[in-house]
Amino acid sequence: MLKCSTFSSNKAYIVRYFITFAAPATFPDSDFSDDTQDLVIQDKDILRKSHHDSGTGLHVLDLIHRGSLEPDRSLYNTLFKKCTLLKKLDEARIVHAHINASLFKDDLVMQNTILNTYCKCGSLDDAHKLFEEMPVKDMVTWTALITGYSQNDQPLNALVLFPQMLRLGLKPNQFTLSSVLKASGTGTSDRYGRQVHAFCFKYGYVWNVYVGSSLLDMYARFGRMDDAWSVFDTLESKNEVSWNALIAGHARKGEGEHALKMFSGMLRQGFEPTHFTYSSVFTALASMGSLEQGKWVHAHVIKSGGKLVAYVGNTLLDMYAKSGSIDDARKVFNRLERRDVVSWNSMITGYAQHGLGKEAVRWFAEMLRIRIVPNEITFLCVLTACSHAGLLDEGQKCLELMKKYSIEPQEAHYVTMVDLLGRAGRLDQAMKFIIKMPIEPTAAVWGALLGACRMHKNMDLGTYAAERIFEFDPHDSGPHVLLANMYASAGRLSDAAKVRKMMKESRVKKEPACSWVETKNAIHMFVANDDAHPQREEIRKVWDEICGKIKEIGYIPDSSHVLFYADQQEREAKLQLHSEKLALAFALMTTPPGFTIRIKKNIRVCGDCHSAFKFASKVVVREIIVRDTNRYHHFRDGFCSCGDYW
DNA sequence: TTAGGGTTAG
Repeated sequence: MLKCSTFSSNKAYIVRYFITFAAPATFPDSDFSDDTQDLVIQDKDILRKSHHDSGTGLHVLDLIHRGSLEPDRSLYNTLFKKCTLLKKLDEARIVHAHINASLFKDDLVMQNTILNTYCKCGSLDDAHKLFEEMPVKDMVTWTALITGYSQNDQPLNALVLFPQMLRLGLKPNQFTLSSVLKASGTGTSDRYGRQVHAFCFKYGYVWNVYVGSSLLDMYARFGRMDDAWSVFDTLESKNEVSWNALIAGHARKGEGEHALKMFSGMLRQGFEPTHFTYSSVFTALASMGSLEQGKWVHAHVIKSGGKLVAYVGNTLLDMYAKSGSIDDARKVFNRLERRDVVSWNSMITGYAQHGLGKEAVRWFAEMLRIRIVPNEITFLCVLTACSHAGLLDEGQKCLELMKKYSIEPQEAHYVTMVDLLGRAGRLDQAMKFIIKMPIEPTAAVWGALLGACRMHKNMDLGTYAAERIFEFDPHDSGPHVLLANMYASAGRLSDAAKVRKMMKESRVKKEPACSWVETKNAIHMFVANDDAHPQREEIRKVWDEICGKIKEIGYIPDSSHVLFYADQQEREAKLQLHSEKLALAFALMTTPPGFTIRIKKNIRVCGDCHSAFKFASKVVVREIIVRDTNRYHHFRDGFCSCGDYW
């Protein structure tokens, strides 16, 4: 009873050749005894039982060819499942060749399965070739290919196929729409996605949890959290994915508190957080720099028995590093199940941001020693570390090393290199570097030079750099403030006034400075000259006391950091009301002695505050950690971890 | 037979 597929002799040869090549363990002829029926059943069982084995079980094709096994749909499906699971493209091709020589050659469902397998194995070329060859295609065929493109970083191809499918009169289902929405979440505009949203309405899928989650994720990726929320609220039922998409959206936007609130809401409603949830929540916490809340969520992971797998572990260590605890970050690193390039980059960045440049370079060397291949981000992290620590030689070597790894330096690498040279006082060298570099200098490159000129009080080059920046964007407040500061700190107050006038005339708005401080489980925000805080009198009194004490040990207020008041006395008074000083005073009032104070600022920490905090850390005998947009400052016993190099 | 969510820098 041989129910073997019909082969043409030529095709049989090809298939056998492939099988032998890929799966040499063929069965001897003597295995085909009289009790063939028993063998058939037995081998099918072996195939099914071995579903999770490392092999794909291709030897059964040999059995089919020899006639001892009857090919059926479920057998081929099992083989394709294994190919998908193990990402075995070559073996999927062999099974495909075998099917082409069988009765299933023109079977639409089988062809859809093959197409899907090619997509899952990452070969969109094979999938597209089969798609073109298929005489009949149904909605599943189109959906499988659209999904393939969407899942394999080719969203445009997916978006081109969708209208073609519609033009043929095929109606999309929830699978199609979810994939199209995923593809629509890329690019610069949500226009396509909004049109797909209309289709979801038309076909009645907006309430479907799969389509709805993709839809809200699409909006969240474009930062349209209100629209994302509207979709979330209208979902008939929610699941972990819907929650995760919304949490990730808030995390991406840097809206840490929203993300954390969502996480609490998810727990309250009885949903189990997944790896995706924790990754997003730690990303959110990292942006908040909130150590206490970070520890709370970490405890959740431990309690749920979650292992520190790639994404979760990396985001967790990044959270600790960004929240000011590099020691905890290192502990997490040591406990990671697998350390990849992101784990190493995060640690290097952590050390760089904490002013431990030499340590960052040491970790980079160790990473190379154990043959972890660095990527462009690694080099940027190392260059930043060198820049923050004044490690000029190491930085130059790092840039050279990029060639060895065939990584072309990008704008960010050049900016950091200019920053490194400039901070080290090599302003001429930095200028020569800009002229020689293979890309056109951008506003960011000139910005780095301007920052260095301000630091080293080089008015002429600084003015030149500022003029170049204004050519790119005359309304950018950053360079205006830097330029005015540069003039003010050199005593050229009339020039500083000219810049202020220019800003006013061009309607350049300076971003208001804000500081946040975390006390136990609450976060308090302060703005400069804060008059609205209910404890403003007490806060000012505390700062006045500290100010008096630090003046006794050498603090000299530097009012060049106050631009908008002409009168010297008024400038000095405003200087003492900077948001970070108010935040520090408040933290001292509300936290127990010895408690580390953690302050976050939305712009670069002011030079006078930096000086005041160094003295204050000695007077109040506290560790003060300030995280600004550039880096961390650990103030302890009169010194800052940045070594005044920031 | 076809579906959705997560990391490092600047």
